[in-house]
Amino acid sequence: MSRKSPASPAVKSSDSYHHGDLRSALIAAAREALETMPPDQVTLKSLATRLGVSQPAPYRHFSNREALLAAVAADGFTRFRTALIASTEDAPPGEAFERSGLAYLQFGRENMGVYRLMFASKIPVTADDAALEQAGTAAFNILLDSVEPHVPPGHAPVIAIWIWSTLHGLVMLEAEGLNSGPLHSVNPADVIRQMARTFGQSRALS
Amino acid sequence: MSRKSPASPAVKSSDSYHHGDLRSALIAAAREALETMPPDQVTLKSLATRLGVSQPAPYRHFSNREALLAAVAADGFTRFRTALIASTEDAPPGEAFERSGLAYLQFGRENMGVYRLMFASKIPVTADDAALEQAGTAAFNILLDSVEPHVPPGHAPVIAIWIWSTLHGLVMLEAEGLNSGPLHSVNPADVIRQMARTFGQSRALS
DNA sequence: CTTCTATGTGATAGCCAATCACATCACCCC
DNA sequence: GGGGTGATGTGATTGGCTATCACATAGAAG
Repeated sequence: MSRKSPASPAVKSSDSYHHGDLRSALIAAAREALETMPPDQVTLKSLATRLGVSQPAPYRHFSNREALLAAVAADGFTRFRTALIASTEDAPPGEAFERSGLAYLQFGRENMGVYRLMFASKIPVTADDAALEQAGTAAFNILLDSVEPHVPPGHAPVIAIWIWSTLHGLVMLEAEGLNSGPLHSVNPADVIRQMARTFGQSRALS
Repeated sequence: MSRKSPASPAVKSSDSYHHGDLRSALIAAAREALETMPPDQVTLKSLATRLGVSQPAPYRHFSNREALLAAVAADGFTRFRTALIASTEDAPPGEAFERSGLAYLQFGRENMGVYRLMFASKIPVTADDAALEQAGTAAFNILLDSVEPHVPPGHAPVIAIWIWSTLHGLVMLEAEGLNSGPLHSVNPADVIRQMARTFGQSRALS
């Protein structure tokens, strides 16, 4: 058991002295780890050990711990955007809004560790991952475009931020376990459906 | 300068070998530090040094770092609840909702470090700070009571969660600097006012 | 075959959390 | 008001993690 057997659970692609693709493996392992343990326990050392390499190895691919997490977040934004786009792909126009909202919620539920990293951890956006912020903006624009036709002219930005805040708040509150408190009887998806219904009635938006 | 002079900026209440009230001083110092630096830089060591005591001293009052942060969060919930109550104290009934919403936003802005700690850090609620969760629930109930009269029977929980999510989302998104992105042209307070207007028209809530 | 470069390793320094035995003081009781 | 007793603070130490060395290895290029 002390040897890395072929049955090892780690994401190791080969047994050679040089790990096949350590960079991708680190991102994948970090993403996985973030879903199952508190973020401060996702250490470079533990990831390295888990992948069967030595502690300094990750530093060949990321200048520090934060850089790895930024890469995980950037990857998350890409997958997030993809999920949102896919959710409205073959939807009837009237349902696109609700579907993208539910897709948002689902992504948050299934990727909480990464989601928190993306939005709630204040990663300093360094030069080369301006792509990160760009991806976030792009994801937002999908929602914005889907509401613009339904609201009075000029109201779109405020309503869009309202929606964005609602979705973000729902995901975060659910993730932080407040559903064990006052939320416990409410299904977040019902909130999204209520919101879709409300914004479906244009006169609701004075 | 190597001696702790009377002009020391720290929150030290006396020069005696025993610090007057280290427990409170630690909470206050931590709260202050959380507003000006990333949470992982708020170390017990740095707080101890700042207060002019040695590293192990804090452990006389908190079993570990997490316990101190939990105390800061609990204190935050108390102040939060107070702020929300005060905001509606002498408000015309029709404006209570909007005022408490704006008070929520203001508290978030002025106490971001602590706010994040309260809601976005998954502090394990240990036995003796069930008070923490209770305080959170109490704060929520204030908002819930303020909407119940305005919505159709049975809709209150979903609407309340919607509102709570909106406020939480607004505070978090603003804090994470997304206002440099798509939010930049929108004042979060306008979102709250829009929300108040929308919920003021009961028929908006099918 | 030799060299060049990317990638991984062992050793090490520094920071922080946490625990130990020990020191110091505040309070209380006689 | 002197001596005990418990709460609070200290110095020394251990262990884990980040990060940086110089060095080793192997795959590719000449």
